[in-house]
Amino acid sequence: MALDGKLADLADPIEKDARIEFISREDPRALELIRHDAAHVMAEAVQSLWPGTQVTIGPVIENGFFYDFYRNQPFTSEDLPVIEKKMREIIARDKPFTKEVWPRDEAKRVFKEKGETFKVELVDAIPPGEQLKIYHQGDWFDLCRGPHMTSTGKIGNAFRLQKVAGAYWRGDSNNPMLTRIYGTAFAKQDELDAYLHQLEEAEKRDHRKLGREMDLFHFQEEGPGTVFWHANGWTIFQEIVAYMRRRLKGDYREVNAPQLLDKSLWETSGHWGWFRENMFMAQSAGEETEDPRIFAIKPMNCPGHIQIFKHGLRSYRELPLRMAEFGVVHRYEPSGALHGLMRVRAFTQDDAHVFCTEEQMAEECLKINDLILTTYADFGFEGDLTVKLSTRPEKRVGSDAAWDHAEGIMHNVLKQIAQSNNRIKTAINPGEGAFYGPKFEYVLRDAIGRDWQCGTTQVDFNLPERFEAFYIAADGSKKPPVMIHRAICGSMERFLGILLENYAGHLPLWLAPVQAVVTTIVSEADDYAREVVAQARRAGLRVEDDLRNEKINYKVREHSLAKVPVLLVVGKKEAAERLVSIRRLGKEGQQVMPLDAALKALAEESVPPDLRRMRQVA
RNA sequence: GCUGCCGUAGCUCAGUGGUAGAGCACUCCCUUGGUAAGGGAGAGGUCGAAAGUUCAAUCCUUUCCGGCAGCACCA
Repeated sequence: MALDGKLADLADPIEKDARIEFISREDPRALELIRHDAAHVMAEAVQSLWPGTQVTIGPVIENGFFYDFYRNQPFTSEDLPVIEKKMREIIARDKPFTKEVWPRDEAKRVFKEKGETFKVELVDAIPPGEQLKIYHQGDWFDLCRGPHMTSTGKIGNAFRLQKVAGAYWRGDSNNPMLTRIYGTAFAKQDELDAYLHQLEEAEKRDHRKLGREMDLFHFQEEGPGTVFWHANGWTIFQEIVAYMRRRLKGDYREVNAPQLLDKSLWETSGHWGWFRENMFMAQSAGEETEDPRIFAIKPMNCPGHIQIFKHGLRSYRELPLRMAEFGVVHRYEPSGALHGLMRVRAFTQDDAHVFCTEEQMAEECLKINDLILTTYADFGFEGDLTVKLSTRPEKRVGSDAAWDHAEGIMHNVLKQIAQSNNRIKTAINPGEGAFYGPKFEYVLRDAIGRDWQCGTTQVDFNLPERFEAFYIAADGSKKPPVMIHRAICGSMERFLGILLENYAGHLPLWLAPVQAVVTTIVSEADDYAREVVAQARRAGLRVEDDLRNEKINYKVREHSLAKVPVLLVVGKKEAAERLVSIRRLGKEGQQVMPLDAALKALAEESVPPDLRRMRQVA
């Protein structure tokens, strides 16, 4: 049941006036209970199968539940069916869930006797004054804040254990590793089936799989976390960069700073102190050179940009000075963090640093905000967007006063951003800022509801001072500029991966590496097909031919699997009348059109959204 | 980095303590076929690396490298 909208046990006493609702299994709110109950039953199953296993915590999560166990020998996926079978037995017994409130000492004593040391720790962690609730299901019991349904039988059979994985006790890598078992449960079997089906669909759009199928990129052992871009993938990459360059035109000046810089420069910036663990360094490899200098491979572009800013005297008249670079940075990411294009050790940032005065700062942040929003829309992200303000972390440089000031301005800007557009949600991330300043993080939502952090705007009062960068103010004094670090896509590699998954490989024409393939039904049409290719290229389209001696079915299948958006099929008829048969990816059937008209339409369709917009204005 | 699992042909995967197999892809031949796999032949692997156990290791053990899932991390 629910009291004043809050879930409670059916057996709970009602101590004051409250709005009472009885929640059936079918109620969406019951899902949480079903999953939580299932977690408890799983814990009982595990302990009855392997006595001596300690239970720790087992919460409900977004799509299911997990329970963390401590056992000398971790579980394997082969144990899952065994546990599931036991769970079905426990559910069939249909024992009631009953609650008791225990005194703290009693609880500690019982758990200590059972050898449940983790539970003892949990008891200690419960704030004094809060009740210690113990839930029983038959002979088995567990410390739990509840609530639960009335009996184990209510869980039903629509559940599935999914995977086992390691997880640290209390999420701290210094603590012992536990074994976590993930599962999910639903009220009805068809809901479970639908969820499992959705997981399969998500797997199909995994960018690593699409990268192979579309011949975009690969990885190999010698370069862990670094991308080999194939021609197709690099075409998309360059198309995205070209888009960003067009968007920067006028406002920004693009630069390029060195890949290797002396270690001393990174000591000045603070990177060598804080983030050396994540940096690569380089030295002359020749044994004869006797050059001992140590260089760091840049993990960020900002120190380089500051050097460019510092080169020569800057006037307040030059501000805001917006310096952009599509810089390649290297970061030594932990091996377990690497994941396709999403987390790599070398990547390209669409980076920029805005050097400005304090007064200009808020306006610059809003201007960047605008650039980010329009860019995401152009790349087809039309769902919700969250802007998070991350505040001072523990590892940081600069005075508290400077942080107070910067965070104050950022809070204000955040308010304005929230009011500017109703698609935007805002949030605060305490302690998540960069070591040199607070930041905004832009989180976009893709076509299947996953969130990705891409863009970021970071205000920095510290680095310019560390490097003694200044400008001459109107009154003739030297002043350090405020520096705003910003990226729109963030990592281009990652952004491309997100795009691929968002579109499930079905890229819009302007981004597709091969926009069309011209293919023949009979070899008599080869000459005409070659002419179609030549004309299409003249119209600015990325087109390939496929004159292989294969059946049209075979060729259609192959190019469809490679996600080519448009197939231009020509046979005897088309060759005779200067026509093309157009087949679109993912659609059945085709449209026969005169060649000229078809190319004109495709050329029009392949215009990038920003250029299209400009044309409409003109 | 941690825990678990995995590493066999370009891809997907089978298999064995006595030195390897399938499908697709590739090459050649036949086929000219109207919108998601036409037929045949051929070529292709020091079974991730090193050490150990053994008469014998792709298979068992150890270490290392890489991948996958989760955790931790993500300036």
